[in-house]
Order: sequence, then structure tokens, then C-alpha cells
Amino acid sequence: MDMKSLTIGRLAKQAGVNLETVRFYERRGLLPKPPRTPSGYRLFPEDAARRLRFIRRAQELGFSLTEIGELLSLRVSRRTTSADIRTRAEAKIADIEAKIRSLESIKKTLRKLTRVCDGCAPVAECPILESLDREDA
Amino acid sequence: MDMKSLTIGRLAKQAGVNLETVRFYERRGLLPKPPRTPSGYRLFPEDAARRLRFIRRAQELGFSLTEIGELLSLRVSRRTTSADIRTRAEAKIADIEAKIRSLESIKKTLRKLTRVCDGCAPVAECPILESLDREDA
DNA sequence: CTTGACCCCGTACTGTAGTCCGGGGTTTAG
DNA sequence: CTAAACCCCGGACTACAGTACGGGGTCAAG
Repeated sequence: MDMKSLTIGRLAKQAGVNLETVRFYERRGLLPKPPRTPSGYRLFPEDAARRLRFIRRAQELGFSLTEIGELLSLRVSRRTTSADIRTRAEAKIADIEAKIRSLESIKKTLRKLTRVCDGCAPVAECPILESLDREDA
Repeated sequence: MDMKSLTIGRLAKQAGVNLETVRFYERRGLLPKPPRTPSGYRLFPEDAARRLRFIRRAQELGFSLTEIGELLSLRVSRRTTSADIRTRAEAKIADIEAKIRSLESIKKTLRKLTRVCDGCAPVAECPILESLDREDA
């Protein structure tokens, strides 16, 4: 076995995910199909762990597995033109910026809330609702 | 019927969600139980629509319904002390800041990708993986 | 050369977040 | 007064994202 390869179990442990999840992502096409040993064992390249961690993070940010697949496939190659990639990347950037704005808005409200706490003034209504008003993309 | 109240159908339409979703959120405790007409119809206060929109946005940002419930319940009242709320709000702020950092990281990578496109240099490997390395909270 | 840890595969099960159904009562416009 | 449009409820169904199961092969240590 190549020193630089990981069995599925090691990979799963390194990335902190369930072994079955690795198989599941492979079926979904989120991980490229790894080469196999003669007996059929998968041998993942080392950087599969990064990829797995990326997937998990992107999920925490509200991307579906389908969207994550789109993100992961953004690259320039022979079958995609630069212009095409550029357009798609810019669309993703816009999505991300919208998410960041929403998060900033919630954060600002929470900040205000902690200041109210400092002032010891009781707040009856739910102050979170002050955020995110009428800027629906 | 009060001018300021919404039937479930109107509310759902205004907020852009399915009517059943409104009932579902009510069951889950994400919407306070509204008063009813004598015949049993729900009459939601107008701001229930804001609340629904908040829920949807927070979901897009990767919060589960349980977490959203926690966000919505962050307020100072008689049964919660200011200090308690403050602590919880600060924890949420930290969560949010981590999400923002992750998003900025992905964005930066995508930006780099668009620059590569401009330069017309083909990129073989997946450049997205350059982001998000080893800063696991 | 066996035993335990690991891997294979397909299939079935689980949790979350809705969404639909259908049999019934209510409200409103004609 | 009736038909369309709306609402009630409980329960069944769906999609997505895993997670578990179980019967079998493989590999490394003793």
C-alpha cells in the first residue's frame, strides 16, 4: 500500500465523519471514485480528508450537497470555458455575500441585545425580529 | 375579525411559505400559539410574517429549527436573568462570527478563481480546497 | 492458521423538515 | 341558500442526509 493513501476507515477518522458517510459521498459524486487494491479496498488520496472537511463546513453554512457539488466542480479544465466558470463563480460569490449580510444583521441584533443586558433593561418582545427586515433577495 | 390579524392562509402567502409549514412551526413552538375565533380559526398577529421570514433566512444560514428556536427565545424577561441571556447571546455571536469567517474564506478562494479565469490559465486541481484549511473551530 | 480488526456490498432504517390527504365545519360572494 | 374558498385536525407520505445491518472477504499479529 502506498504511504500516501488512506483506507476508508482511516480517512473517515481523520476527517471526523462516519465511514458510511464517506461511501455515501462517493456514491453522490462528492468524492471522486478512488482507486482500489486488487482485493477491492478503496485507497483514497490524502487530500480526500480536506475535501470531506470542506463538505462538512459548507453544510454548516447552509449549502445542500447538490450546491456543494457545484462548488467543488468549479475549476477551469478542458471541458469548461473560463468564461463559464467565471460566471458561475461570481454567482456563488453573490450567494455568499448575501449570507454574510444576513449573518451580520443577526449579529448586530444580538450585539444590541447584550448591550441591553448590560443596562439591565428588561425586553418584552423578541428583539431578534428587528433584524432581517425587508431585504429579501 | 380584527383588521390587524391574519388567517393562516394569508399569513402563509405573505411570508411565502406553505400553509402546512405554519402549522408545523406552531407545533414545534417556533410560532406562539395564536388566539382563535369562536369557530376555531387562528388569528395571527401581523408580525408573525416577520418571524416566519426570519426562520427561513436563518435556515438558509445553516441553523436548525432547534437553534432557531434558541435564537428566537433570546430575550430578557422575568424568568431569565440578564446575565444568562448575555452569555447565550455571546455564544451565538461567536457561532455567527465563525460562519462569517468560513464564508469569507470560501469567497476569497472563489475570487482567486475568477482572477485565474481572467488570466486564462487552466487550473487542473480543485481550487476550492485551498480554502478552509485547518481552522476547525 | 486462526482471530480480531478492517473492508466489501446492497438494503433497510433513522431523524429532520416539511407536505399532502381527506373528511369535516365556516365564511363569503352571488 | 348554495357554491367556492377557506379553515380545522390527525395521520400518512416525501425528500434529504445520513446511519445501521448483516453476510461475506481480507489482512496482520500471535
